[in-house]
Amino acid sequence: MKTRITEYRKERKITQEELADAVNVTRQTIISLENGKYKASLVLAHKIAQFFGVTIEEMFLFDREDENL
Amino acid sequence: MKTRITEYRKERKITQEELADAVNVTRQTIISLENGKYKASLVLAHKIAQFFGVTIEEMFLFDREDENL
DNA sequence: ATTATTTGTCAAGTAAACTTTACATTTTAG
DNA sequence: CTAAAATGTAAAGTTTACTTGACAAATAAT
Repeated sequence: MKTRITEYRKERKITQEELADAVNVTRQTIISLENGKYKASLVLAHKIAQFFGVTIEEMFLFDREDENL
Repeated sequence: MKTRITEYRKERKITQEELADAVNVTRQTIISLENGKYKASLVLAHKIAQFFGVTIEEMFLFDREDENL
């Protein structure tokens, strides 16, 4: 699964810290999501998508590897 | 957060076990999701939505309480 | 009414999301 | 060039999604 978080974030010139604050998680969480260390929870995914005004499916790109959990 | 899993599942006359098999989790997981014991992961949410041919946002209804994680 | 199917509960365990703190590296600005 | 801001790394801890197994209750079918 890939995400467009970094892409959308830079487009809007928002720092990781600002995004973290906006969706109420730590900066570490954003870093880890952007660097593929782990996957967002459903609610966090929703909050990030909402923040950028897109759908979850538009922000998070699922692929064949996502057959597993 | 509410889900329409039960609703869509009954509409299609699919058992919890069949859905569980289809999205590759245990029956317990489906029961717990339907009964609000916990929230699906992003990938599971995607697989369930895909299975029913709808978007995540259509299957999982976020509300104000989802400000927290 | 009795059996089979479906749904639910309980509890203990594993895995992964998220936090916290502290520090190191990279990028941007003056 | 140098300082500040932004990004990254590491590690230990908490919480929660998900599993497994065994058994109980409700619904449907014969």
